[in-house]
Amino acid sequence: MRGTLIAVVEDETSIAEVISLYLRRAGYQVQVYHDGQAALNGMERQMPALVVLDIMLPSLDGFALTRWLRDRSDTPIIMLTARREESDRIAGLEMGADDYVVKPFSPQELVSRVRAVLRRANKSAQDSAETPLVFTDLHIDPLSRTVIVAEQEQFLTAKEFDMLWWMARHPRQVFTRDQLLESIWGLSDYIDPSTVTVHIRRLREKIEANPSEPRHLLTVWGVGYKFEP
Amino acid sequence: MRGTLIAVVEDETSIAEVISLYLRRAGYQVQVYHDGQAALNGMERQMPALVVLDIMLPSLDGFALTRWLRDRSDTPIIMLTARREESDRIAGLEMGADDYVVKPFSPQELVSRVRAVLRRANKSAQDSAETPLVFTDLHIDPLSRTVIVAEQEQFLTAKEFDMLWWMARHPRQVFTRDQLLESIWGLSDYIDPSTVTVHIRRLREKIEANPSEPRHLLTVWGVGYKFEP
DNA sequence: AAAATCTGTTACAGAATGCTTACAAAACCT
DNA sequence: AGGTTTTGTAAGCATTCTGTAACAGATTTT
Repeated sequence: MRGTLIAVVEDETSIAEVISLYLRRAGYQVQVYHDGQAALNGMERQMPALVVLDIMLPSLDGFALTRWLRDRSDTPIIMLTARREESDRIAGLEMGADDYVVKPFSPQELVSRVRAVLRRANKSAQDSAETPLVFTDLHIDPLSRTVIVAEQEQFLTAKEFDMLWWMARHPRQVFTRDQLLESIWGLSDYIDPSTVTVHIRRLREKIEANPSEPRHLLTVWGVGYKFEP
Repeated sequence: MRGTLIAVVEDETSIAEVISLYLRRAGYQVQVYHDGQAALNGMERQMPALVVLDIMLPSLDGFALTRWLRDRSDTPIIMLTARREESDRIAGLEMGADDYVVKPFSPQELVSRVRAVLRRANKSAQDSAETPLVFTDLHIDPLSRTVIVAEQEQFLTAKEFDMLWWMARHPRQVFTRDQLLESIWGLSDYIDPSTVTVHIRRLREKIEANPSEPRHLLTVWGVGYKFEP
């Protein structure tokens, strides 16, 4: 994957620079953040394909950031830790990371871990292409193309299902109508964006308890729609 | 497999929670036990499809539990251990674990191991199935290539049988016409997808009580067909 | 407060898709 | 080779879906 975006969250400037240099040389795009809050703001706008994260951070520590990330995506995380601790407590906290690297480390090793984790993530993303998505009151099964809302099967049309599947697989991400047309319809010929509006309405009718106060398919005024798990 | 039950036996609450979270997100049902004795009692009542098992446990350790499990079923086991010792791994595998994960590990990785082990287990269970498929009003016997609908034998042609067999072996999964052509006809030369339509119709004529309101061979509009048991 | 956007709702017609039937080609069996 | 069954194709009909337009209701801006 050329030009894949990687976020590096590290307060020590010298370390951040070295990491950044090596990753760029390996063909990645790199975005460096020097504290947790900045990282959060930046990633809100653009989610990277992978995060390299120092546990010890000013303003918002690595664990908090991990939880925040895990809440909204499966973006892989590689943690940097100062010292190796065998205790189960640390083990538990480190969980949620996809790999971890102990300082001091060789930048070359970090690069190969990044490669490995991205490769693995890609594979499991493919796996999940046929794995059902499960939310508290909503099951979406791509193989049987069935949707279950509150224990009750709902029959969606082809476009409705494709749309829900796409949005549910990218939770919390806002899509403009044009983006949805492009990713779900493909860009063969021009289709009026208002078509999306109507489809959203039809979907709400089927999967929302109260379609006029949707809990999953939310309107983002002036922009488009997003799926909230 | 939708809603497959997985038991997690792990005394460390934080770890158990993370594992549980990830497995649920992957679409599994999860039952957590915090010690070996509780696990034993619980599984006595309901046997899970797979067990994630920490070796170090209070009240009844992982090895004992493994032995207990192996005594009464082939339920796959994935072992967790804090130690990186090779000897544990070998002991565990010999004991009857199907896979082995060392802490600290990425929960994402555990999920894909679970998938892999279940896939393997399913396959070997299915392979042994040159045995007939039996549904309430429908028997399909691959050896004699006979089909019995409501106590009455129906004579299918070769293609009809192959098609029914394939679809019945993948219940609820939606296939496009092209997928069916590829998996049943093979892709030697081009065959018109509408051929599938006609075969479906002929099959319905033979196995459905009311062919125009099929209960088994269902149309998925805009996509293809699926077999509903 | 009015104007200007943007979104929600509804109805409808054309497009897309599937069903049914009939027929011809291919394969199969004596 | 002749007859029989199976299999693939084609065409018209029936059904379902989908895009659009028009209007009503919200929300923001002026």
